[in-house]
Amino acid sequence: MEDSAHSKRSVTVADVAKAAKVSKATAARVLGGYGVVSAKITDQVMASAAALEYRPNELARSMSTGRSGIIGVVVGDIENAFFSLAVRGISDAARLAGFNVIIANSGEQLDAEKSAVDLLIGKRVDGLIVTPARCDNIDHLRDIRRAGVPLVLFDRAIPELDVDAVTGDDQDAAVTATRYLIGQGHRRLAYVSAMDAEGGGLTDVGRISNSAVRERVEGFVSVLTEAGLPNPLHYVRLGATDQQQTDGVIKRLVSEGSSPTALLASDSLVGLRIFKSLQSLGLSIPSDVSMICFLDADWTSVTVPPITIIDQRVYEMGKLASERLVARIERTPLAVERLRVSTRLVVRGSVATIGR
Amino acid sequence: MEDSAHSKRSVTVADVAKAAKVSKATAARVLGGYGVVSAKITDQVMASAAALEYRPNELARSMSTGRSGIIGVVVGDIENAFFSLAVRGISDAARLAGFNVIIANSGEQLDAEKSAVDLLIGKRVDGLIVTPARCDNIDHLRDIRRAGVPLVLFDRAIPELDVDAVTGDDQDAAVTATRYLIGQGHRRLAYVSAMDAEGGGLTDVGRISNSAVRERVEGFVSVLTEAGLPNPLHYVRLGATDQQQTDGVIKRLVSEGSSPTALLASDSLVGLRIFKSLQSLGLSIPSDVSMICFLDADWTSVTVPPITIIDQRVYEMGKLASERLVARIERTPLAVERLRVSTRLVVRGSVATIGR
DNA sequence: ATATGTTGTGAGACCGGTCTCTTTATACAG
DNA sequence: CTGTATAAAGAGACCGGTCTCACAACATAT
Repeated sequence: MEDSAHSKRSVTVADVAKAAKVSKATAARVLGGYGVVSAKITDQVMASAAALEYRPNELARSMSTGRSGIIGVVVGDIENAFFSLAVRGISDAARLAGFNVIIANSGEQLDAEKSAVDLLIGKRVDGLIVTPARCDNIDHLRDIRRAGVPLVLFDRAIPELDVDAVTGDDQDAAVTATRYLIGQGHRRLAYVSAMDAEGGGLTDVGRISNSAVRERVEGFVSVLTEAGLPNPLHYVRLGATDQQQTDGVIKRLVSEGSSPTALLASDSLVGLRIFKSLQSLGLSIPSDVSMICFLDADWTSVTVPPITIIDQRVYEMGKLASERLVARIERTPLAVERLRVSTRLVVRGSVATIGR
Repeated sequence: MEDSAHSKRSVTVADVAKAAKVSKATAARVLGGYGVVSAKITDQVMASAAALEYRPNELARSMSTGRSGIIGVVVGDIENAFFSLAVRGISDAARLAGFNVIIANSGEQLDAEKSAVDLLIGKRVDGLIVTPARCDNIDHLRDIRRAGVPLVLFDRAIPELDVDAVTGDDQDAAVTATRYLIGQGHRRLAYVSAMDAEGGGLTDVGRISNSAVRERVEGFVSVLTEAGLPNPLHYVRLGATDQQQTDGVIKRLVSEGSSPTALLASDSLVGLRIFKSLQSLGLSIPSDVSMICFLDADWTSVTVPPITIIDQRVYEMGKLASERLVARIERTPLAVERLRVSTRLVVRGSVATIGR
């Protein structure tokens, strides 16, 4: 079974050149597809290259050209359907433009995000798409720009940072969903998110460090306020980070005196956990509690009842981010733009009509 | 807003060396963390590096060391929960060993897989994890070994190829599930997969080009045969590639004279489609049709009834593949091994007991 | 016939690191 | 006080491409 494997030195242009009896420069022209070479010599070189099984070393190529053809993507969690769909959109658009994609996971941890960014810049990616875990610690993002690497923020914008961003229309989505719930007669609504809770209750919306969540909460709160409903902030609950935490959050909510009749889940993972919590508490949807969930995750369409969701069109968001980044890589003097992908409410069966 | 951005040339060891008034070699020793340098000089260099915001160029580093610190992963479809979970396992283990991961999507297309492999080898990855779309066209996989790049196959093994592989224990899983169904009194069972159907009916199990699917079908068929049930191959249905195709497959199955009382779904995507098909046909689970689904996807636990599944422990599979690859990268003379991750049946509520 | 232009090829610098080899400085033994 | 071992720093080749520049051969213009 002695394959001719071993870790033999790989074939270089110089090897091909020698075999084809031409100079390294000429072989490089043929193999790199640049400059001018006669047809005869081209054939000669190609033949030798094929015979030797030449494979260009992209590393070396990148080093001299200064372009790697790679886009770096830093996401919160690939396992989350939101991100895997986004990554798909990003990759598809990137490939179409001739770029490849390196994905790094931050786990929504700031330090992991920082080191991922460092690493990707070290690899000399041509550009970066980052989902910033927090909006209040952005030195490393400033560094990216300082290093001259094009950057597009994804899902979350940072006003202080003058940089392209592609986000959902989060505030509008929350407003639409909340108005819908109120329109269905609900008066006590709660918003539940997986954001880390900084010591229990939320006192100041402005302190939410994730802009997407903040905007949604702002939208939620504004509608409640506009409808004259009391104490909206009280009904914003963070910290639904895993099933156990979520169980706690939901149990606390429903055991309160004026327990909410409808829940708004900040993402599909939280939504799933809430669904399970309600199930284990023996509460049925929508007769006991109504719910709306962000993201059209696959599970939302097969539950009983199917879940009313906010379709974020994540694939489009990813595609857009990629296209924007490529544009900035290829013709750099470009005005900073903040793109918002509009969302829509998909009414299914998880919201009850109350009162009438 | 004039950031000091521009696309300025990046800071190199030579720049740092000049600033610290030492030789390039010395600065490189400090910055690269190798060789011996006095404490005083080290401080000097570090200070200059910090002042100039030096970032090592990993490309250059890889070129001289011959190691990139990157593992390439070619998967069928990142959007598929199976792969996103696997990628998570792979990344986690890789990071632990000091490697990073580039992910490429093949979309289960052979030519996309080939070009992804080419690209990754070109980038001089230290090793590759590939989920081969087909087991009958493997020249490009041979090329990988020829190029001296360590390779681990994932999810699907290729007997002809003498190379490490990490797979689930597919045959055993199928046997277990099928026996369970028979034990529950089912006599007419069908296996449904998303594999491309090559012209309708399946005539020869050996011709299935995906080893994981083939093994499952083999397990399925062997149990039916052993139980003395007639014409097992008739009940293997391929081509459930999207919702519409699946609707067709299911409709055909249930409208047959001896329609199956239980379905085995080859993966969670197919399972979801089958679930929806049955729903739209007005058939209820498990009273009209029972089903078992491969992979513990999130949707399977929130349906009514919850779906009985085969837990493939995909995260472990990914982790194992990564660890195996790293081992092979770091100490190359290693016997070829084929690792199987055992599965287990998780009984929920989607299988009815018949007869008695 | 010489000047000018065009086309194809070769020589070698360069990208930014690593790493070997050589040189210089310092310590300790004889 | 000289000799040798040892530690620290410098010089420069090298990885495998790209790309500028020089040059040769031949065609066309004057």
